[in-house]
Amino acid sequence: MSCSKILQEKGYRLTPQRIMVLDALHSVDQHISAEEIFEKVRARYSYANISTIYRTLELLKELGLVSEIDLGDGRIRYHSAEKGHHHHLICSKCGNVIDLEEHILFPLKEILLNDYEFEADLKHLAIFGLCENCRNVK
Amino acid sequence: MSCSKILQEKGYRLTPQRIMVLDALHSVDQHISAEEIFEKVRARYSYANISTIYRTLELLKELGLVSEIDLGDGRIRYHSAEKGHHHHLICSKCGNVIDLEEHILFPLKEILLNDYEFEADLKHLAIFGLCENCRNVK
DNA sequence: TTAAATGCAAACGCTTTGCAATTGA
DNA sequence: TCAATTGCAAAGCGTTTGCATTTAA
Repeated sequence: MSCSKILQEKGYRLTPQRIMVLDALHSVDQHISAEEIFEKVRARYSYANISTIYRTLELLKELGLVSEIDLGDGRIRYHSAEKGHHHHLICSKCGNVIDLEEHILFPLKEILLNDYEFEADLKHLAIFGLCENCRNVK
Repeated sequence: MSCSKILQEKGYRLTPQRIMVLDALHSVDQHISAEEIFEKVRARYSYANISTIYRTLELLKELGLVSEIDLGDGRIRYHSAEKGHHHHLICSKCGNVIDLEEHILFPLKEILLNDYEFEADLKHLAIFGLCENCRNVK
């Protein structure tokens, strides 16, 4: 079911601003920051306001329609839940981001559940380190 | 070798402020925020200034003497490198932090190195999710 | 019609920076 | 002595909030 439908079913209003935030989220494959969403929305509707963007993202987060990730640059990034989970290897030196398939972390998830009774929310994990290039340059 | 010695050897001045920041870092077992370090330092020297704390932490980070972790509450926390590595399971609901032994992530580190040529810096990883209590309450 | 949502402006919390004064080596 | 370091104040940045106005249902 579409995000718009879910919002309406839960009794939230489907405002143009919310639609445009959802469009922005769906228009990219990677994660996108609030500021970037704001730019995309503002290109279509110049009166757009960043606090509405944040409030919409907060709502979508509560409903589980988007997930957050911190790529270490001091701003939160967002990703439509519909697009599935994946993880990121972030090079501390060059900033390059390598996507990691979800299943890589399944064994870890198992261990945490069995040994620690901890249900890890491994939707979009960020792992920092050195990428192939930067390891060799070093 | 002690942090103080390392600072001096590298040609950095061993100021009272830097000594007090190191003391603060060594006085706790867990991670500590810049603000908390500031409070500890200020208790000893009331003219202490938070920008000096940040500048000292920046320096210690560059020298690899402290590592950072983001526990998801919007502030960076610091930990003396001397105290070794460990990881954290953070409950998204109650905020409880469970320490995780370092070796749990060795297999993952291996895979990332072999399959992705990525040298993961798994010093202090933060994994979010639900702790035992909160899973059951839900 | 009316509670929910928005726009605006201001505040917030953590962190960084410019600059003059101080100080460790 | 003198470059490195500090203190101070102010700014920077991403994010949140209070409140009057607008609007989807």
